Formats: sequence, structure tokens, C-alpha cells
Amino acid sequence: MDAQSIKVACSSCNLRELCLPMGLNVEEMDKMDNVISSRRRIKRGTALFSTGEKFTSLYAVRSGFFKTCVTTADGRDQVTGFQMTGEILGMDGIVNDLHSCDAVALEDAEVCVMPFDQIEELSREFTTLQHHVHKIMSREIVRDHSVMLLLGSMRAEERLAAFLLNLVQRLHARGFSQSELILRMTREEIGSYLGMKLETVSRTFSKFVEDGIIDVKQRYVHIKDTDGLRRIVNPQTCG
Amino acid sequence: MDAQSIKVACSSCNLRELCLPMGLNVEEMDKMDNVISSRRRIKRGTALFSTGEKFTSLYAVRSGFFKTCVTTADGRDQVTGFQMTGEILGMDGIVNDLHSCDAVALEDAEVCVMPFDQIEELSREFTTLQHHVHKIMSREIVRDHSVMLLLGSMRAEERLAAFLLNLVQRLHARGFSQSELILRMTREEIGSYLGMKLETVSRTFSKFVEDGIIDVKQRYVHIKDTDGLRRIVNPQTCG
DNA sequence: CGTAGTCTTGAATTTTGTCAACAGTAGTGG
DNA sequence: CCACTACTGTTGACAAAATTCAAGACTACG
Repeated sequence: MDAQSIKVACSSCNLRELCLPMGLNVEEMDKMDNVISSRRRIKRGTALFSTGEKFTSLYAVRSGFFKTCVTTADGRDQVTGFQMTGEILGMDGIVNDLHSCDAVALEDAEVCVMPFDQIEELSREFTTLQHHVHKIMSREIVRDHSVMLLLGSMRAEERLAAFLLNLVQRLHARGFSQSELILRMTREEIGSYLGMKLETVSRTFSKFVEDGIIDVKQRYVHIKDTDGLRRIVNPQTCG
Repeated sequence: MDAQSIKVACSSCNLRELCLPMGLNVEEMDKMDNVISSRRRIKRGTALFSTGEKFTSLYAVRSGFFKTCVTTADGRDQVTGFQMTGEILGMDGIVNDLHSCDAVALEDAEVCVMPFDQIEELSREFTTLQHHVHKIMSREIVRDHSVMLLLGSMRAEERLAAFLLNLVQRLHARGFSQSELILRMTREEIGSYLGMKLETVSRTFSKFVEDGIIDVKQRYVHIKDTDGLRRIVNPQTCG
């Protein structure tokens, strides 16, 4: 077991308002601290969990950046999401007690381990936590639906614009810039997530640069014209 | 309120092993009967719920067939799923207390109304129900991921083949034929779900017919060669 | 029986993918 | 610390896939 256990407390975590314990009172937070008994460090490029592994816990991203991806029998691969600080990983495993995707760290990361049986136990006791668990799963469902919309009905430019807007919005919610970001994933991973080839991702970036909407230097992106991106995603409503 | 209330009991429902009360004991089932106090009939073409409506309940499909779809500001539309008997609708609404998609009946249908606050209350009492609620939400997440895989990495023929296999498998689990089905949705709705235009759906059906894999007459489909369909979805593994 | 909706098919066009060459970057080990 | 190497990213030319537009046939419903 390479899992490194570190005793930590939700109650003193600066992410608690983004994370699972959101909205808990002092008593509830205390109990939560007992449930979240360990953290685990994940090195860049390695998996937090993999397809077929037994499901035991949900994980809250404490630091770092993850991708989740599903793989078919014939080796096809699809990135289903990118997860950053405060986001929850592992809900795919509940239904069959097995994980149905891989969660891979795109940079050195740390997660809080939340044994699911204890989450269930505690959420029978505290309505707030119970409801929050439901909300987090529902949020994942709604998010997935918006990815389906993107994959099913948008063209390459629209997809990439929507992707950038989504990333920068989530980063901004975590105190980062609204206009600058460092991509933690390759063009190929972006392409997999957006249902396009890496060459198309690269070309589309180049087009946005030509049009003066963004600057790109490798993983660094500067959004010069947020409304320009919005217009690409939503041609009608933004004129 | 056009909702027609009919007193019914899970305990005497022939769908209980597919549906939310799966695996409950007699006592639990009794309490469940109190929660699911009404059914509602939905006419073909009308919505069980719509985007923006207040979320109050989950719904179990008792009879009939639904689609769910999300819509963008600029009128783009994406079918996110088709739901048949025993499947649960409405989980999209939990996170914001508002529905984020439309659920439209594709034929006259009937659903069991399950007020969510009562589901939560009961699932604090019964571990079995609590866990089953979690499983149902997790199953939806896993299902959504497989749709992303389909939309992100498959070509038109593969998508349609996967779609047909999935439909017939779910119908078979409900006692219908493994090889014959009646589509309840239009080519346009199939296309929206699969991220392709209705003409492409039509052409792909025609190709499958030419290749002797299926017979199609409008909404009626006869699968003559299930393995042929499997080979289309999974070129490598099925040789 | 008529009409609106649904489905099929063809031809031209657009979009994206494929293949290939090359350039830039980061990490490794001497 | 530098050079090597593997990985990542860009761009061009061409090919393949899917969309668009259009015409017409079929079906089901009132």
C-alpha cells in the first residue's frame, strides 16, 4: 500500500465550503473529521483508482488535478471529466461496488479518503450531509448531461470554447484568474474529452489565436475576449 | 393540476424488483407504500416535468416510454436518455431544486410519484433503501459516462449499433424479445441522442439492412444478426 | 380522404480525421 | 550542466465522414 496516511481535519480545511462537508455545523463537522481519517498522495501520471478495482471510498481532491476516463474492450478510451480542488471522485463505483473508470492524477495530488460506508452511516444521522451527498451526485448527473449536449450538438470550435469557459469559471471559483490559465492536460486529453482529435484541438486553438480571442503558449492560455468565446458557444443569444 | 391520483402499492407491483423498492423487506415495503401515494398519467407528447420547474419528486416509470432532453439558450436540443418501465426520472432536479431537463412521454405513460423529502426521510431509517438510492444515482452516472464514450469516440454505424443493442437488452430484461423491437422515438430523436442528423440515422439503418444485419420497417426493427451488431461496436474484440 | 409529420435517398458541401513531417519542451542520466 | 530522447504540439495536404439541401414517398391520424 503506497497510500500515505496523514491525519487531517475538515474543520480546519480551507476547502470545506467547496467540498463534501459544506454547510455542516460544528457537531457534524466533528463527526466528519472522524470519518475522513486519512489523506492519500498521488503522483503525477498514476491512478487513484482504476476500472475493476473494489469500491470503498469517495475521494475529495485536496490539491492537484485529475482526469477520469473509461476504456472499452477494444482499447478505445474516453476522458469523462477533469476534477480540481474540492471536487469529488469515485461515485461511479457505488452501483456495482467496482470502479468503472480510471482516475489519474495529471499533476502530483492529494485527496481526502472518505470511506463510503461511513459516509452513509453519518448521512443517516445528519440530514444536511445526506442531502449534500444527494446534491453532489445530482450535480455530477447534470454536468454529464451538459457534456452530452456539447458532444452531441456542438462543432469543434464551439466545444473548445465551451471547454475553456468552463475551466476558467471553475478556476475563478477557486480564486484564480478569470482570464489566464495553465492547462494541466495534453491536447490529446482535451480532444478525448471533447470528442475530437488532437490535431483538431491544436488547429482550433490556432484559429482562436488568429481571431485575437486568446493567446496560447503551450499549456498557458490567456483569454483576451471572454465574450468572443461566449459568442462562439452560443451564436444566437450573444449576437 | 392534470395529475390524476391513483392509490397504489409497491408491494403488489410487478415492477418492484426493477424499481426503487428493490430488495426491501415486508416492513420497509409497507412504509414505502405510504411514501408513494400517487400515480400520474402523462399523455403522449406532454411533459412529466420541464426545465426550470421546481423539483419535488422522483418518478418511477410504471408504463410507457420517455425521453429526457436538455435545451440551450439558443434553442439547441439534446436528448440525454430514453427511459422505460421501472427506470427512475428526475434526479437532475436534486442539486438546484429545479429540473434541468424536460421529461417527455413518447407514448401514453404512467409514473409513480415519489416525493423526494419522504424518500430521504425513509432512507435515513432503512439502510437498504438508502443504499439503493445511491446505487440508482451512481448507475445514472455510469450510464452517462458510457454515452460520452459513444458520442466522443464512435462513428455513426457504431453508435447506432450500440444504441440498438442497448435498447433490445433493456427490453429483454423486461420480458420482451431479444431480436424484435418497436422504436418509440423518431429518427430525429435517435439522432439527437446519438449526436447525428436524422438523415444519417436513416442512411445507417439502410446500410444495416443492405448488410443483412437487421430488417427495418419504419419503427419496427428485427435484429437478424446480433453478433454482427456487436462486431460493429467492438471491431477488435469480436474479430 | 387529406394533411402533417416522418422517413428515405441523392448530390454537393463542409467538417473533421488521417498521415506525415517537423519543431518545441521537459525530464533523464551521464 | 548539457545533451539526448521521448513526449507533446503545430501545420499541411489529402481522404473520409457526416451534414446540408432538396425532392419525393410513406404513414398515421383526425
